[in-house]
Amino acid sequence: MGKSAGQAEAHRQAPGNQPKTARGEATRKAILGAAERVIGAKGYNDASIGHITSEAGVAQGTFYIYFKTKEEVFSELVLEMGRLVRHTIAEATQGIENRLDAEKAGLQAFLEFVRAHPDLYRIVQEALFVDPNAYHEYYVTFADGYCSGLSAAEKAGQISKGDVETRAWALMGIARALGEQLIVFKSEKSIGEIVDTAYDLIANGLKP
Amino acid sequence: MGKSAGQAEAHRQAPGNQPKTARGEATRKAILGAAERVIGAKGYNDASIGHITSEAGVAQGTFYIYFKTKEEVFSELVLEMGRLVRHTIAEATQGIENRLDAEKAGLQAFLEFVRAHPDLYRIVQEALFVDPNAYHEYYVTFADGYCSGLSAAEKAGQISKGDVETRAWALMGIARALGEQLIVFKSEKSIGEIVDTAYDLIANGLKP
DNA sequence: ACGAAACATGAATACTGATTCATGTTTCAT
DNA sequence: ATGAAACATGAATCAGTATTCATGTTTCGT
Repeated sequence: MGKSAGQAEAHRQAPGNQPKTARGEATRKAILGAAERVIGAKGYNDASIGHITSEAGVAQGTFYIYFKTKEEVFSELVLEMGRLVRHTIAEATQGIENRLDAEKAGLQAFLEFVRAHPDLYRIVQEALFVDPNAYHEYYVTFADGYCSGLSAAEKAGQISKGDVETRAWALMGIARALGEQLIVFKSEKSIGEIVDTAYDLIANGLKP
Repeated sequence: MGKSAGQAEAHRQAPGNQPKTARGEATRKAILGAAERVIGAKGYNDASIGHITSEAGVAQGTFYIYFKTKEEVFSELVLEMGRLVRHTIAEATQGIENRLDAEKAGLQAFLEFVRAHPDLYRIVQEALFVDPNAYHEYYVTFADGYCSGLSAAEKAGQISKGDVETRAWALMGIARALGEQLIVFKSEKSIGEIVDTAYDLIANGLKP
């Protein structure tokens, strides 16, 4: 059966419509990119379909050729952010044996990513209210990976013992808060300084 | 001049209207409480004035006697959350000399608070999109207090040296993420367990 | 007891913006 | 070349809902 029959392949969503030609592909991408910029800047509710399509340079109706609803583009953006972040961090920590070193490199890569994609960051946050499922999946997927990594490191004796799940959430919280300080609160600090301080905290704690 | 002239007292907002009788006071409180529940449950945009007033048991127009706009109730809820959280934590850490002990007690108090007020927690998160100023003020006020505390502890030699601002954001991030795990992701863990694990991380870090 | 201020009502207003649709235009396999 | 499928258009539809307002009712100081 190979690729299976008909238009089927989807276990997850029912996409509005996948484009079938190069032109369609390009238009869909244009709309997605416009949605990222407009929703990131104005927020989900103030970003109208009209804004998005005019930013994309297409007519309003064109939107509905590729997306069933406004929520659907949004969900797709959240998924994209998830894939990109995981990919970025995986790449940055590739081949690093020591977990603590990986922790540092991963944090640095994450902060660089959010600085480069502030719109995507806000979109993920807003997903808690617009598409709770997508938000859930984003963080749970992330947390699962984190837990595995910590478990392995704990077994290898690279880090001390402790409940990995709580630790994973705490460490994700650090990364998220520092990213937010950077882009929402427009901190002037360099990423290098931030990472050094945070790494020291993560590795050694506050004890004198 | 004492209380100053006329209806003035406000340096900050221009409140829709302060009630002048006990009846008014009660009605305003009813609306505020209803807004907390309804907005917390449905989110800002899906929570209509009609929902809020019917939950409060008053007519729709009554809302506008006490609040100028829908945004105004929302902002007030964010302020309330800020005051309550700071008060709760201040109380819980009252008289604790050692900063690390205070850190632990504060985290525990915070988690208990968010478990008791999940609606308020969501409202603060949503403020990033509905009332960015309120969101900003909430976190900046918090961070400032945190920085002062850490600086004093550092000077007293209770904790190691390190950039207090980055540390403050990192620690706030831990608390926030663990609170979120608790109420958004409905973790089954007990607050005690969570606090123990997190405290160990904060005090000693991950190093074996 | 009484009148003015405060409080309460809920129907009417006014506007926004997501989604649909009837009608073209472009692409591409044959 | 040609017709069917894919793509594009933008005006019209349609529903929801924040806010206003004209009209009562209650409270409270005197």
